[in-house]
Amino acid sequence: MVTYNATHERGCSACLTPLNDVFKALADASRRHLLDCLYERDGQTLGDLVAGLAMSRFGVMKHLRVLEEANLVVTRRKGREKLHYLNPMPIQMVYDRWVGKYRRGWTRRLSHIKNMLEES
Amino acid sequence: MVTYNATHERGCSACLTPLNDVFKALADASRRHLLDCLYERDGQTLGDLVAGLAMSRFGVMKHLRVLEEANLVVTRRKGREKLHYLNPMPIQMVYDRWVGKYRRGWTRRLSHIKNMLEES
DNA sequence: ATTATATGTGACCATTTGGTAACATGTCAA
DNA sequence: TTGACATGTTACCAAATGGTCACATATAAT
Repeated sequence: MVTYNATHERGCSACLTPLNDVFKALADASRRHLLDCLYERDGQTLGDLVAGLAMSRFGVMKHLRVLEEANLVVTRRKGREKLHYLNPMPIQMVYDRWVGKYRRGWTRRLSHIKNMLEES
Repeated sequence: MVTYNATHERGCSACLTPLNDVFKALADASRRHLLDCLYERDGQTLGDLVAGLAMSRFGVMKHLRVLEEANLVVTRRKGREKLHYLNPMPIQMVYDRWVGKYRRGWTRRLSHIKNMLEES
């Protein structure tokens, strides 16, 4: 059942990825770790990434595919190797369309909660 | 299999929620919509929230439980009602420990990708 | 040409997720 | 105290997720 149409959370005009896909991609710790690896050193191959992750090669491949589909990773073939690069734009989108909004009301909402708790 | 120990992404000292739980909670569009509802009007009851969401009452309850466990929502009993309040702290944590890091390198990384693409 | 190495695919499995329906409990109000 | 209403629980189901293994294909190097 479609409980809520996420399309009003539009995709970023530049990266064209639905916000929902980005959130889902970021929901897994292994995938976040892969992004961290690329943050440390961009342009790693599949093999490079497998070496640091205690997971089967194919497991890593599937995670990388999810990241690619969310546009968080872009790739470039170089001979028989495939180089992976971090694309920070979807993360910027997550901030613009979501995190930032909640950060703005931050202190006001915190005191709101504080008052509410004291009241009870 | 534990492919990657997410504990080094420590929970926020103030809200005590593991970052991973927060990401997972945010990964579902219905849950983000619930947070949006509370952002619009804080302190809604379960019934209030069900009314605006085209999902069964119990479906909403389960989503709220996930949000509570991630500390994104805090509650307060008032007689037979349960009031739900948005807690922005875990979102702040997501920013501090994750999104902010990637935002900082933003422009540099973008040009990196641009160069990389032109090169091929 | 052959071999080694890197990425890609198909089939499969266990667990989690997102949802429903039916029933149980708790509390306010007449 | 009884009825109405709000939240909570138990049991169940389908589909998606996260992972494995074995095999296939493509490229580089000797």
